[in-house]
Amino acid sequence: MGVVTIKMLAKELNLSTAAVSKALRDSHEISTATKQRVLDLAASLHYVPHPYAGSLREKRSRTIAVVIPEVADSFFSLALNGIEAVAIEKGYHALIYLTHENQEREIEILKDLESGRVDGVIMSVAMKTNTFDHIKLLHKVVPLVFFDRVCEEIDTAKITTNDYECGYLATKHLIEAGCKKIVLLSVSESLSISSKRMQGYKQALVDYQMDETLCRVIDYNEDLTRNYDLLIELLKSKDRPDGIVATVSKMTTEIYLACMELGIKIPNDIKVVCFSNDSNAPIFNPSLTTITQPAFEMGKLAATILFKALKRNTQVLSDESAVIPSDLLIRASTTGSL
Amino acid sequence: MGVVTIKMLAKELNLSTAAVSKALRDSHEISTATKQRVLDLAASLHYVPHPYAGSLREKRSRTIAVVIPEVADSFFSLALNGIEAVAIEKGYHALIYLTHENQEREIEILKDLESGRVDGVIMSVAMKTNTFDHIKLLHKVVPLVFFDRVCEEIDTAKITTNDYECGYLATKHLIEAGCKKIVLLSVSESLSISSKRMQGYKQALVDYQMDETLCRVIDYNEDLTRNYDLLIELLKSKDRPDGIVATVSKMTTEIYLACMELGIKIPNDIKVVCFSNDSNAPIFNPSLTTITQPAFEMGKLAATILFKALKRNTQVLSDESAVIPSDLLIRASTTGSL
DNA sequence: TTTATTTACTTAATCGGTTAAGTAAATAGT
DNA sequence: ACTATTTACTTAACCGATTAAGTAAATAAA
Repeated sequence: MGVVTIKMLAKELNLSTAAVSKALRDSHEISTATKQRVLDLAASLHYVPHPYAGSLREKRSRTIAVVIPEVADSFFSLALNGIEAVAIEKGYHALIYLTHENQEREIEILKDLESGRVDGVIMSVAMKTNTFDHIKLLHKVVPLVFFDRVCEEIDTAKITTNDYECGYLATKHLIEAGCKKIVLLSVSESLSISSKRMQGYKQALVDYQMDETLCRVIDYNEDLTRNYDLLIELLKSKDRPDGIVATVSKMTTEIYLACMELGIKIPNDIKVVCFSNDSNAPIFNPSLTTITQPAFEMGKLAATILFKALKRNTQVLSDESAVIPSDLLIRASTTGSL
Repeated sequence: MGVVTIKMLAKELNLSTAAVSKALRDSHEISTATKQRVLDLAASLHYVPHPYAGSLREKRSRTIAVVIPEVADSFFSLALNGIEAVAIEKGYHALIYLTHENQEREIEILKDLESGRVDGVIMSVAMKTNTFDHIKLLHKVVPLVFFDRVCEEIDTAKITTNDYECGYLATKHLIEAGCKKIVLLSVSESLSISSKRMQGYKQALVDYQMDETLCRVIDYNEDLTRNYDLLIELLKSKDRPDGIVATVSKMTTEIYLACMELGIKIPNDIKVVCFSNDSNAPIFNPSLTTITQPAFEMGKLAATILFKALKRNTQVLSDESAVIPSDLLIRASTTGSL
């Protein structure tokens, strides 16, 4: 144990630390012979400059923070890959923070990030977050880019997908497949993507003159077993829905399992479309129709915009926001007539 | 933009930085009145101590690195959750590094980690890694714990699962289900888990007196389309296997899709068992029999052992290694007789 | 030869925090 | 009343690296 420092190199070579530092950075102030001696020793002792020393002096850490609800979720893990790909290319490091959809945790994390630990932050807001002071405070101090789950009130770049259209499209797709009683499974009203998807859903119901007394929105929450019970109850009720739009992919397993348990056939008895990035959707029983978000691209773009601002040493501009459309991938869970 | 420093607080309050620092740490050398003034100002300016300043002086960063092949993989994302849960509890931060199964990338990452950036490293070796000098060099400088994909040659704690037994068990399960021609889809011979799983497979073939000319090991690689072609070829061949043991979960989709394409029925024509942590295995078509690893627990234990060593300020000891068994979860993809 | 410039370094300050050591003033002890 | 101790600070060194400013010696120019 024990890391090699510039001081050790200097001592070993009878030089000042300044000379060693300059030699390593190939300064013209150092003779070729000395440079070689320094380089040789640095290589043989496997010297790596201490990043925090440099960060302190240069007032930048070459590190960004990625604050996301969860990694065990295809959307976020793909987005993370996109972010990471750009970070690597720019020589940056990525600190990952998981909020687990919890506001208190998110507050703690963002408070910590006010310290100067990172040069910039890319985040996707937790489902349970309904106040935004902690984000505003961070935004005063560090460049910030939102992706997917944004905070509308904060003036910065936001990378989103066309949530309203997708809510509309998913619903329209079910209507065209013959569904009359369409339920939207939603989460957190405070979340912008949730409300946009819901607005799209509602507009589709209106545009296609659906009987809205038969359609409703059901709020999903964090308690998984309660959600399952909720689903079972929903599927047992006499005006059982014949179509489900699930706004988060996490719900998929439970919907399928609940239907299996009750002997309800997808797509014959009920049709299901989920917002999901699960690459296994094609091999589900039945294969699942999804609204699939451009996760990797969204992460990549969010990171690109952040790094552009870091390079210019400016604020992240809200007019750099972008909307990358999602795809409706039609599979067996919504095909065949009812 | 601009972070609040202790110097600003000191200036504002007409105190030395030392006094402010001590007040913030509730030192007895500072009067109650002064402490209150400092605390009030710190709160109102939202002061957060700069972590790198402290790290430099205390020679510890309260940060660990997690080096894994991929996040978009249930096993690793769950393990990461386990690691993160412990890190949070201990007040540590986690830097995530993705090797993307690439040795060069892994070498670069580990070299960087020799800098003192982190206090400890938890890693799972990349598939393509076949030399270990870079890991040995890191291990000289920083406490290291392996999980799942370990490097046998390095004397440190290793958290694994019972790979040999699982390879054996999966194969035995197929044999008992009536399979005669069992193929093992494997990756990277240099990886310890791979070879252990394969050894278990081979031993099961011997113990149950299978005709080994009908069974074989096929090497999967990084090129996904080539793998798909390989599978199609395998499934079209005249002595087509009637059982597949897939040692990595990534293969699942392709196996299912290839079978669909060729009209081969699982489990009637071929039975499939995969090493997988995908929570959607129960809703696959057909539901997938899996060997499921205790991912979260493995991550949690790896982190616990690392933090124990950090606390004691000692080496991580290899006798703290542990093996947490996986489960065979039997589902439809291996049931029914052939 | 004398001065100017270049070469090849060293010294010292800095980043933001912590802490050992120093100090003046107030309080306590005898 | 006089020393001893406590209180409540300040000064200065340090962590590891970078860099502006300083410096001695060698070389070039006048």
